[in-house]
Amino acid sequence: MFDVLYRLLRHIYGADAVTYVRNFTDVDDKINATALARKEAGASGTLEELIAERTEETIGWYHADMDALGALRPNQEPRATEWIGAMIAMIEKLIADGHAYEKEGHALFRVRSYKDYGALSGRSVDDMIAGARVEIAPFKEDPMDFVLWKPSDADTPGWDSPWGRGRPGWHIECSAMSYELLGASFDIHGGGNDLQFPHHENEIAQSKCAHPHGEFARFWRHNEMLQVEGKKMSKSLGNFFTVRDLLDQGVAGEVIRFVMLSTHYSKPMDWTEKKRQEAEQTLRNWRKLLEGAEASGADQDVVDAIADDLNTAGAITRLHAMAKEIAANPQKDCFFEKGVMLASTQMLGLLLPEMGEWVEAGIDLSPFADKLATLRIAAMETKDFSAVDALKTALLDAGVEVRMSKAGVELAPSAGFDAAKLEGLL
RNA sequence: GGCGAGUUGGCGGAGUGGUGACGCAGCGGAUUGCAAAUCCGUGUACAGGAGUUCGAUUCUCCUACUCGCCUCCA
Repeated sequence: MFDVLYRLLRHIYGADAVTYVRNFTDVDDKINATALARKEAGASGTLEELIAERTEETIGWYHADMDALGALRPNQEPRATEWIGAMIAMIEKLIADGHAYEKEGHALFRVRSYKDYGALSGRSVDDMIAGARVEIAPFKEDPMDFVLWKPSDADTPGWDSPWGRGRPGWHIECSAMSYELLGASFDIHGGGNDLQFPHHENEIAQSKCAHPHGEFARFWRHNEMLQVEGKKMSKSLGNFFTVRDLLDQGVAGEVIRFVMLSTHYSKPMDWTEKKRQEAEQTLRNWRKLLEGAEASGADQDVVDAIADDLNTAGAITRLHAMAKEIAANPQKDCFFEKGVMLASTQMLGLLLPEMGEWVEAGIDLSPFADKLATLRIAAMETKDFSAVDALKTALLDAGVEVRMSKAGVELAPSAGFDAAKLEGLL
């Protein structure tokens, strides 16, 4: 979703006019735990080095997945550990201005000092306290106050600060890094709706209090969560999987992207096998239809749909209509129309040349087509079609689309194509 | 318990205060050796209730259900 937004903004304002920043949180308990486990297992290097190593690995995986999905890289990808100084400076300013306080080695944000706290997520501090079910840390002045800085023990990475050796709380990194890289005001902040509260709420409070004249993020977009076959993804249900798992199963990144874009980002997206198949078939059809086309200018209706709060499903509808128009004129080459459609799909990050290998069968089907044609010609004479039908059935079973007409035999891989099943058919 | 989001035809999924999107599947027909693909035709869905309105799927309120967040961590 955010990749489509990025592509849209680049399309409208020009590639140079858009700055896209996405941070990596490498002050992270899971990374720390892995690094610590490796150290205890005898890995060489300091804990800090092992953490950096683990971070590198994680980022590498992440990049590989995002690349496979056809997502453009952001202009900058700052890491929390590289901006600790900026975070400390911001916390100091917050304390100096009375928006935060130190207590028992922690620095805490004073939520009551920011009057609009809760505005983004539509909550009020009083309501939240009223409904709270959880124990409150004793050193908090107010139950909703959150940690800016917390102490580290010997097994946890830490940095020296005015409040002792410790590490930043989760929220401060985004405020500090966005200020350093984008300034006190920037246009759009995105994220999953699971982050809206408390993370984004806290970011706003910190940033607005530290930089009262800035606007922080002018617009917020939150995307809904993913589901699987109608259920939420969870390890206990056994339906937890990652983009990497899908890719490893042979689901193309382009197919994953299509499924994601077929639902509006603000609604829960349900990943199902059926959607995967439909997406695969649609993309195959489009790729075939636009074979040899050269991308020109994107269709205005498609751009308008995307610009209308990223109505990607609406854009896809328009693409279906374009495909239909082109297909309805088989006698024309529709060079112009194909170019427009191709450019339009590419606005969505689909049908990019580098994402198309998956539609290739990986095997030359023409020997099968020849054999089927030969059998068929013979069968036309004898009126005994059993051999033809047997081969046809086997091909269909292997996921090959079989088209026989007066003009000849045509084979094409379709959804569920399985080259292994073709063995022994010749 | 608090807060938020969602509920559209068989399935998926847009959208709109008033002429039944779109995709897939289905059904009928053309075509085909049979199919497939293609083409033509075909479907009165907007969770329930109340209200506002000349008119609501679209606005308001209530109810039900689903999901998320509300502790650590990110």
